[in-house]
Amino acid sequence: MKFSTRSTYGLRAMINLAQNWQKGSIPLSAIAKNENISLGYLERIFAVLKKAKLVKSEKGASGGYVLSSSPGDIDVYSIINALDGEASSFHCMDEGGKVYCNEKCECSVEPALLKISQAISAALKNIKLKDLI
Amino acid sequence: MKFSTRSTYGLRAMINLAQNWQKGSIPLSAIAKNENISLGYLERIFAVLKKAKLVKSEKGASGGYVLSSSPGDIDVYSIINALDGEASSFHCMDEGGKVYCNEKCECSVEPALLKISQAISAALKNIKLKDLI
DNA sequence: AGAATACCAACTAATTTAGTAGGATATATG
DNA sequence: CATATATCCTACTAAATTAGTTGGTATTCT
Ligand code: FES
Ligand code: FES
Repeated sequence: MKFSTRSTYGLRAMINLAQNWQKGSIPLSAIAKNENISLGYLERIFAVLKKAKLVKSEKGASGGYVLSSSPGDIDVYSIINALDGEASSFHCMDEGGKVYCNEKCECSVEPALLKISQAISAALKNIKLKDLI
Repeated sequence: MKFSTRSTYGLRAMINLAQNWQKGSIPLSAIAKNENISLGYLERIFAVLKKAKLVKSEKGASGGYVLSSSPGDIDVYSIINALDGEASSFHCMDEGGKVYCNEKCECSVEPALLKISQAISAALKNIKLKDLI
């Protein structure tokens, strides 16, 4: 179970923003250069992060992105959850009459998968950007 | 970050084996039917689980698979790690001279990613099959 | 002998991922 | 105002991965 590069890029960029928090807006071009990430790809990643209200943007020259709240208030779970869908969820089957894993799951392992999912979520929610600087 | 169906199938099958632990070898055909998983696919999954020494097999009629140790001694981390590669690792870049994420990583976020990775691993290692029955 | 089982390799279709290309819109600054 | 620097937006593409199938071989119980 690897994190996608999308998540990884997003995380790295967010850590970068956290490090420069007091400097105000940082343009993506700077982050792309710092982290050696394709600018175009990073733009799309930040569109998602913005939609999830994890960053705010300012357009125009000397614009850029800032964290929407302090590095102590943003956790890793939110970032990964935004970029890679529900963090640590299972993709079970939903076919042939029986519905798996969703609302109506009747199979015997659903509580188990839920337990695992929650353990990971809890671990990620416990790590704030501040802890990663 | 979703688990692949491979991991999910593997987990479900392992939980199934744990539930029937005292019954001895269980053929894959039974698990495939129980869990509504394609037999051919499950076979390949079990090839991996066996290689990782999480299950033992017996060939021939009335053969099948058994857990290689008690449900209290097998953790979720081992299963996911076997099936989906290093659990919770990051896929960073390794290009243009700089090596990322591997031995020689010099970027500033490596400790951060490591911390996240370890938090997830620890959470998964803490859950045993026994806890999921 | 025959049935049931693990074991093995190659192939395929569908999906996802990572990345590119080519713009449009907004704003600070000279 | 002109220009450079930004965000923002959509569509396309190549590569990789995933999920699953097919068609077998080898082993062992009954
Ligand atoms: S199969 Fe996923 S919870 Fe039942
Ligand atoms: S980029 Fe992954 S650890 Fe440096």
